[in-house]
Amino acid sequence: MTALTGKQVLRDFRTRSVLESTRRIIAAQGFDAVTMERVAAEAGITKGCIYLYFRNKDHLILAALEEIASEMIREVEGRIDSKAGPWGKVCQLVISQLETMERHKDVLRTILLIRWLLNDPRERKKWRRLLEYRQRHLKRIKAILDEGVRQKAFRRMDTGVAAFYINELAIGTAQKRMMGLSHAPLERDGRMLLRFLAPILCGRMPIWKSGEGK
Amino acid sequence: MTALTGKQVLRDFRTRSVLESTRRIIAAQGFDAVTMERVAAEAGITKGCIYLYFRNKDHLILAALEEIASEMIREVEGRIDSKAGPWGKVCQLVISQLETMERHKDVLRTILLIRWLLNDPRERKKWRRLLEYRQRHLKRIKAILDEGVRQKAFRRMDTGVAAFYINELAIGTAQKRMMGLSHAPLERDGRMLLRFLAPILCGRMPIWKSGEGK
Amino acid sequence: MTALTGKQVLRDFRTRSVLESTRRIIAAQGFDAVTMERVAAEAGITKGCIYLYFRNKDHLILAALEEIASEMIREVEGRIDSKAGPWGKVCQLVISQLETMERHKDVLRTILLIRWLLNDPRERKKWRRLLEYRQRHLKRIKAILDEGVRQKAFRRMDTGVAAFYINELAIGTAQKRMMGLSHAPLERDGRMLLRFLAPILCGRMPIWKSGEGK
Amino acid sequence: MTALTGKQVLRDFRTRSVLESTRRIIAAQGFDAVTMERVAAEAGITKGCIYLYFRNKDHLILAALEEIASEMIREVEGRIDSKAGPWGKVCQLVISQLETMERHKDVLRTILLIRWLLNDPRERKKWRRLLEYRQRHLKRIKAILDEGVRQKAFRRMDTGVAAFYINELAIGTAQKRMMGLSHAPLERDGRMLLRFLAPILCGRMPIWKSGEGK
DNA sequence: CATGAATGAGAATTCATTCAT
DNA sequence: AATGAATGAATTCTCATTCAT
Repeated sequence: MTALTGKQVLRDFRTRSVLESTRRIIAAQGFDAVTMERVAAEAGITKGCIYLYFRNKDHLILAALEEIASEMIREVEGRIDSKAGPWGKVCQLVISQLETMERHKDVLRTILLIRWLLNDPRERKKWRRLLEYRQRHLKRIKAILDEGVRQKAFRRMDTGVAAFYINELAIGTAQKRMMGLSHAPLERDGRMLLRFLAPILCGRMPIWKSGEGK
Repeated sequence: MTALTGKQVLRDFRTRSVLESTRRIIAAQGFDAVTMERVAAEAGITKGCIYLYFRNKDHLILAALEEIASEMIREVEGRIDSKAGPWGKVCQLVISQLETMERHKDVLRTILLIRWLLNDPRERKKWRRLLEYRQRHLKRIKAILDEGVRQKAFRRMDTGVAAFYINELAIGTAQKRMMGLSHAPLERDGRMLLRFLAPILCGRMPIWKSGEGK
Repeated sequence: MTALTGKQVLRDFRTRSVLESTRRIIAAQGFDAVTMERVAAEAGITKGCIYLYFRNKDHLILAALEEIASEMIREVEGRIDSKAGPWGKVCQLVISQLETMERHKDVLRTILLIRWLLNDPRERKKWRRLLEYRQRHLKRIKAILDEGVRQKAFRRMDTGVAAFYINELAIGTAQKRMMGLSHAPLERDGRMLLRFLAPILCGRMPIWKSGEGK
Repeated sequence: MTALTGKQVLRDFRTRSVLESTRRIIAAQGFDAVTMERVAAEAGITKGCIYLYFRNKDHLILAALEEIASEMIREVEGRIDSKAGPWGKVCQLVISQLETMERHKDVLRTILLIRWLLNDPRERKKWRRLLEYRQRHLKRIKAILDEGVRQKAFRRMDTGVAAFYINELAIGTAQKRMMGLSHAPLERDGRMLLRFLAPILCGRMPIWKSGEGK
């Protein structure tokens, strides 16, 4: 392991603290509230200083979004019990994705923003890298589905497409909640979503074991 | 029928042309590109003139969004054959929704933006009216599902929730295409979505009649 | 007497109604609220039409101010009983001036504005004509004072200067009231002013007859 | 005494120079000529920079007005010889007030503007603080009058009201001069005003000592 | 005569970015 | 490395004035 020089430590510290400030602002007041001024203030430094660590605002935002995205993936992955069966894994994944988005507003906001940004063809290149996180997440879902199909726990299907749909439904549900359009407890929304998915994946109602979809 | 005076005609023409300019900008470059200056230029008039037809930017945006939303609903509804069976209606609805969003970028962008706007609690009241279009659309889907359940074409289910999921999946699919993540023809994406939905709604693969989901 | 043609009648009617609207706005909300739009709306016509009767906004304002000023003078003069003694006339004049300014906010506002306008040397020429009303008013006061001096009711003094001071004090008093800095009834403020003036003019406390300074 | 850092010095310098620019514009062309653009140009900086020192235009104006008002009070107070008698103090006060207003056009303009602003009930709260300067000035005059009454140099009177009148007359006189309606030297106008006041305050012509009202 | 649509010249304010210290 | 003063371009909105109809 390489010892970090003082410079690197500082660099790291500043970078982190600026990114955290950015995320805090996004979570609290949305993207429009992110100004260099505010980020700096929140990080306890000055505007000019940010530019020592980020080329410009776009780069800062990109970095923040990447951090948020990767964190979400890490968090969701970490909640999947590798010893569970395929359906159990699907349940854990959906639930933990919902919970993560519920807990960290900036995560959901970011997912939506990323989509938004990618819809503008002129800007697409700039933000393309963010897609990788999405792809990684979709692959993870697909892997679970593939495993289920292999084990005959799930019916045969185009698992890539199904993974996409599952992700969409999870995000849609979280969004509905954020818009204040669902007053049910998160757990209930999660269970309804899983019940909706079950016949598609399993071809029948799965046997619910404790801890699966609560 | 009342003959319109020249004044009313002009008023109408301007209002329309400003709204169209707005929509064109939204479709081409997204919402952040909408400035009064640009809208005016696009409409071939001057900034000040816009204010003769819209109180301020918020009103302009709101009017544009409402127009887009109502247009989508009208267009989708118009494509549903009232004589078709429930599953046929679902197919028509999903397909025509996909097509509409594909054809009018501003429609999809608007749907996303509306969600975006509604995510900011401080602004929610301002844009709340836009939700009504969404609600109306969801009700329409629900009505079809209810009819299907009554006719035993569909299995019993929470039709309100199912309507929500169907809508989410349609939007998600359109969005994937807009992001350039699907290179399949629209028709194919539509069919895959319907095939995904079929087991849930019908409990089995439906018999596909010609013209239903192509 | 010349019969007025229809045109002249219309011209007169429009001019009056526009001026009245202007005054109403001044009285209600002050000068900053005077926009051509508002004046037109208040007069029941359109912006463009105003320009048929007034070259531009300055001319409109000037005309309105003149009307207001002349009206005040007429009103104040009308209240002076030509058979009263000099001190009685001073009392009537001061009181009726206070009352007029109290009743018509636009009058006082106008007096202040006129002063304001005349303080800007570049604009002075434009508004100079308004001074004539002031001068006429001062002359009237001076005439009363001169009469009093001739009749030995008042001590000898520079009546021109005294007239100026009396006018200043009346305006200052009205202004204090408008600023909400005096909660006494108007009559009381008037009497105090007169009591302040008495020793200067009369060299002693005058004998107050009924109806003089109330 | 604390040494100021370079930053504080600059901050102070800019604040001053912006305020001075504002005052210069007020003095030269009146309040309507005060635009952020013009102030900035006058101060040799850019619009945006002003906002580093003043939250917005209202704050800038308020600060300028306060500065002007307090400066006038300071200047007038400083000219009163505490060893002079009551009448002498009145003379000094009136004369130095006239001189100050004569020298600094913006002072007189400000006094008038303050009145103007306070006449609009909707804006009154915003500018109320400015009244305190006026009140302080009136109190000063009243104190002198009270002292004179106590010493039997002045006759008994409502000194609060008298203070108000004296102030009004001083302002009125200064204004007359600013409007170009008096061609006499300032000193002469001052003396006439004092002669007008004398019988009221003293009940007789005071003995003029050298240096009192010249 | 009268309209009222349209203009265009500002006005206030915000903010990403730069740069001398 | 860090500052934070300064910039300047952009943006929303207002209003007196003009002019074709």
